[in-house]
Amino acid sequence: MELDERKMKILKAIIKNYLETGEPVGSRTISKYTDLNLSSATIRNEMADLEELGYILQPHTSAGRIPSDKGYRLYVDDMMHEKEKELKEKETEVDEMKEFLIEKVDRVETLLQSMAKTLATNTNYATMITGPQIQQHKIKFIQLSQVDEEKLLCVMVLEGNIIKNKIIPVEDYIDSEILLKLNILLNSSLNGLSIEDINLGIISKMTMQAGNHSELVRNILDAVAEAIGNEENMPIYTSGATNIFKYPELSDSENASRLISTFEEKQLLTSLVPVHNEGIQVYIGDETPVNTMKDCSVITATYELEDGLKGTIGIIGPKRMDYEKALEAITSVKEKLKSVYHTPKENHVRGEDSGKE
Amino acid sequence: MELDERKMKILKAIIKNYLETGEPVGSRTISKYTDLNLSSATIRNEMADLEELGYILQPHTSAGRIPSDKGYRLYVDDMMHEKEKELKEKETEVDEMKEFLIEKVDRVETLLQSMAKTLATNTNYATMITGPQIQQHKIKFIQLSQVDEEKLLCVMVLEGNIIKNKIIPVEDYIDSEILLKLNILLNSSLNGLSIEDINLGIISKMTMQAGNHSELVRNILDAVAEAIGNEENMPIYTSGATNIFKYPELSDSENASRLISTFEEKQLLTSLVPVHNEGIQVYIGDETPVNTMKDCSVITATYELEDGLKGTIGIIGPKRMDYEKALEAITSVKEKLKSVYHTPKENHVRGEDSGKE
DNA sequence: TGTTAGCACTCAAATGTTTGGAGTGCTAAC
DNA sequence: GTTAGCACTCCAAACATTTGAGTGCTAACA
Repeated sequence: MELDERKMKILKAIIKNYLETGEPVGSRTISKYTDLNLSSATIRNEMADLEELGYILQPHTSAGRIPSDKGYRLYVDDMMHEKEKELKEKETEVDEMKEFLIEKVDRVETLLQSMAKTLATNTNYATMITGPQIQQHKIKFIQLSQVDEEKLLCVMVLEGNIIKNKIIPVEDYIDSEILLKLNILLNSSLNGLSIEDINLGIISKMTMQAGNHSELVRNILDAVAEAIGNEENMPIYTSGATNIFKYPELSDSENASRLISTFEEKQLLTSLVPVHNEGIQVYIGDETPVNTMKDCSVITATYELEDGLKGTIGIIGPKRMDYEKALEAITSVKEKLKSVYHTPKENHVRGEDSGKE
Repeated sequence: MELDERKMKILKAIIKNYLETGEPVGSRTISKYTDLNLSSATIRNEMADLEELGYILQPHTSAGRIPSDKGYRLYVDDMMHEKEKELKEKETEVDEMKEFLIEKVDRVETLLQSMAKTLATNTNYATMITGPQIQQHKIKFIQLSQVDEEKLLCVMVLEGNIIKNKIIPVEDYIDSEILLKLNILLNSSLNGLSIEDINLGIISKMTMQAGNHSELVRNILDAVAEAIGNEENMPIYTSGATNIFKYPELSDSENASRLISTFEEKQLLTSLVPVHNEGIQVYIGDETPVNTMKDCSVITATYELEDGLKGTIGIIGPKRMDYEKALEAITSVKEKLKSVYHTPKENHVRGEDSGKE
């Protein structure tokens, strides 16, 4: 059954009011709050219908109504439609978030961490941002060097200037000439490739060219794979976990403890990364992919950096979160990441010159 | 005024009992609990004295007594003495903590993080461990390489295999021969030095030798200094922040929020790092160096790795924490770190060989 | 037929009242 | 110096009472 326009208006009014106050809302409130000019009695009748349809519920007899998950869902879907329309009308939307501080950023990590923090501060919800997913990363540069008798250091620079390093144990010094050759071999074979591109053909070709160092090359490749291919190592930056204390329905010690633990063990948040990497998702209550967040709503968005790397932004708040504001905020971060990343400021060295004259 | 033996016994009994129950303890309890064979009335008299002396206090008239900070202090000091004696008697103390999992450790960071976690799990308090303080670190190896037209990558390996890297912007490709020379210059000049060792003499000598790349060398040195000398970058690993919910006196949302925020903003914990780097410290209530922990007790210990690098371990719990167990646990971690670090397992490459035949 | 006024009813939350018991301090006797 | 005994305090839990926001239903109205 479809909701007629009046029911829809009343439902929206109930939800809006509840979002603001956090208190169950009664018929009299709605009767004044809307411009429908209906008496509370009429509203009551409509509310009874809405309840029967499952959009709202009563915490107990003689209390007002609060939205059910189904109600929220309708509201959010509706809002998303509106947003889309708006977006098509306006060229771009105004960004009202206060400017990000992009000082002192010399690594993607730092940027993302500070983004998470700003987002949390602006929205008053908990936030998380994953690092860009490096499965998709291409190797830009590999450098092998001997640290001491027993250790090789393998440094990998990936697209997006993400730097990974691994120590590889060896049994003895390796002739520097050989090291040079290995470096050339590695770079000529692997540069520009992502983890999926490194197939068996390439591997066997490399081990062949390595001659009697084939075993070492194999070890290096293992190290490369582990360093860049390990999904579990996906860095996750979180912030504002303690914002949940601002919402009484989440801040009893049972809930708070569970939620904050989830943020402490960041890996538990990986399931928020959407499988089909696109768009903005709103999970309400039971819908959320993380068990510990059954009483929350979660908004996730996939961001895409200038060079195509993708990651996930998440906002976690109470079910009665200000969806509109949250969506705006997350969109804004998405936008920022799209452009900002292109020229990360390497401001740790001030000099104008750079070793060329 | 010194406490006579009987008062001492009673005080200890009060504290012990309070640690166990968390409830104010009354005279009758003590009268039975101890082997003093005194009536509750006598205990009451003594308790009145102890209260006047400031060792215990009443939450309200007609409640039992709880230890004051001063009382805890006496108790802890006393216990520490005992411990010392014990330690001198026994050769080494038995380590009853369940074995640490030192699998999958290929970096100090991972080890410390997992240590913090184990410590938290074992004690049921919040924990933190700082990374070794790298001011003291010596440079083991420096590698400069050109990533693309605009960027040099400078990788520094410090003692303890801590790896730091910095990107240095340049304006053009640098001749690979020059790069090699620079690498040799950097390594021959800086290897084995810590940040304090790099004085003006060395710097000017280096810039001289660099000839017309002196400006680049200066930039590199700046980068080195920032990478290894920046105290604010000291990594801090925390765990078990949510354990505070196990103690009602800390888990009201006011307190919990404040405490957990402190753990989220790890940098706020730096003040727990003792100035005079030695021994085990117990801070009770107001004594703690971190404002947000006024209602907690904090135990810190300085650990020292095989090669002399130092860092800090911290346990944060309620004032009525089990000091004895906590001290044992922290000592145990300290011991583990003393020896374990020496041979960090580089288990990410299984092969027996390593490029030498 | 949809809307509304009116009324009886419900129930959570706030407030007030009672009671029990753990604990104290003091005093007098041992 | 120690103890038994007693009057006193005061929190906490249990219970009772009040209040008011909100409901559902019915009957009357346009």
